[in-house]
Amino acid sequence: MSSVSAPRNARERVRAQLTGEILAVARRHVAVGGAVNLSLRAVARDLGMVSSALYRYFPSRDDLLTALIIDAYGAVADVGEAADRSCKRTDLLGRWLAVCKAVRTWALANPHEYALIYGTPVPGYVAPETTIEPVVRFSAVLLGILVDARADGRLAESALPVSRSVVRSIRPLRAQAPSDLPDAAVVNGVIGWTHLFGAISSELFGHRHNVVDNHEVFFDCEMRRIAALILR
Amino acid sequence: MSSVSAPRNARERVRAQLTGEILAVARRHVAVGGAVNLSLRAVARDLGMVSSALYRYFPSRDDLLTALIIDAYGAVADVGEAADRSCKRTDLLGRWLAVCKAVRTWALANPHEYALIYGTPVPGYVAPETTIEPVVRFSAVLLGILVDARADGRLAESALPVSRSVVRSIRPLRAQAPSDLPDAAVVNGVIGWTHLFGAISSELFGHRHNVVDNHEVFFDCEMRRIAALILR
DNA sequence: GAAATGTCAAGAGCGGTGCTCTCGATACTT
DNA sequence: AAGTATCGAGAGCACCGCTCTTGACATTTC
Repeated sequence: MSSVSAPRNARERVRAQLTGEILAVARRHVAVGGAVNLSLRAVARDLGMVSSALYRYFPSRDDLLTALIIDAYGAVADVGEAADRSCKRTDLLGRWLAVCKAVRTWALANPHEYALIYGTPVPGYVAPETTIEPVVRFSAVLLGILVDARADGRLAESALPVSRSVVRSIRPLRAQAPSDLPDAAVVNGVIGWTHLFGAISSELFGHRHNVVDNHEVFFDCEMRRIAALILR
Repeated sequence: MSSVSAPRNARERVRAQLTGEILAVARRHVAVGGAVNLSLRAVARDLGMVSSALYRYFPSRDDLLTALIIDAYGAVADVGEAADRSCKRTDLLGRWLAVCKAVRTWALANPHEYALIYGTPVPGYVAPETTIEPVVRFSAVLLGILVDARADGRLAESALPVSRSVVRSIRPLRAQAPSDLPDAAVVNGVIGWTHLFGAISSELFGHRHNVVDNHEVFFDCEMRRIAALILR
């Protein structure tokens, strides 16, 4: 992990730089042709080196992809946090909509990187622990809105009570959420989070063809309706 | 298109049968290793023939995949229709939940085929017109619930009005839906449809790891809450 | 300062892929 | 029976991920 911290000598410095260049080229390739078309040999060609040399920096193609996946999760967390911060703390609906819009905008600008994390997972692939950090960073943004809503008494009181079995089913998230957040809010949070990425995937993967023709307008509408389920 | 109708001679009959066998083996391969690992050569090996012979039946790997994609859409439509029919017509919530549950059950049993249609689309790939038929068949199931709800006065009256721009944005679907179905119902229908596949994808693609541990219970809960947005 | 060590890019090569073309055998049509 | 269409098989192309070896170079150690 010393490659992350300051490189001590010339060798480590040039190694860190070349690693960065490989990642940059790989990211460009994924952006153009998607993860399926990411070829180590093509990346090597772009860098004017031979494919076998790449294995000094990434043990396998999957490891290179993993680095890009972590990047993508980080980018989502970044745009989410930025959008959240750009709003007045008390404007809960505004914060929610800003975060949704920011993620969608990022996804439209980087469709293949979005697909990298929210599309079909590679069959044998297991996400490394390293992805957890940016994922919880984004979920913290959504939880933050819920917590502030709770503090301001702005949580929607739901018509449907949350059964004990449902409460049990969200125990993993419950453990990470502030304990004074009502169960119903946590449930609604997962629903909102699900719908956010469901809507973006639906649009990006072409399932709204012949259904919606102004995606932005409809997206805003649906995220508002989901928000009404969560906030008041 | 004559291969679909009754084969006239021995040659066409054996061709139709071999085509079916290729599809069956390919389906098995996709079920095991996903679309990424579908190899024409491996399919040919399983059938005891040489890879080039397969090209007599499918012009390319993509065409073979397309056949599987159409199959998968058809399977979703089938289970959806069956679930819908198994309920009393007036039990609108029951019908909605049954359809949702049926699709999820099918997706869990056939994860790779689900991913084939709701996961990352192949970069250069464009879905052929042939997929439209099973897709509209499934959407007809959901629209049917909405239409019956309308007839029984059971559509939810939403707090949020549907703006003119939103009405315009759903024009493509509007054209296919019964004209007496209110705009808000059509909008809510798309939201429900989005959430259904968003929730299944979320679970199947591993995004509910460390979030939900009893997926079935939570799924039922969230689809009920979405239903409350649509029906009353 | 010289020797030992570590790191590097490059090359050859393995088994795999999708796909094309040619060739002979076979089945169907006329 | 002759002609035609279709078939499976085989060779071969360009690509892929990945491994192993080799020789050059930088760094560290003596």
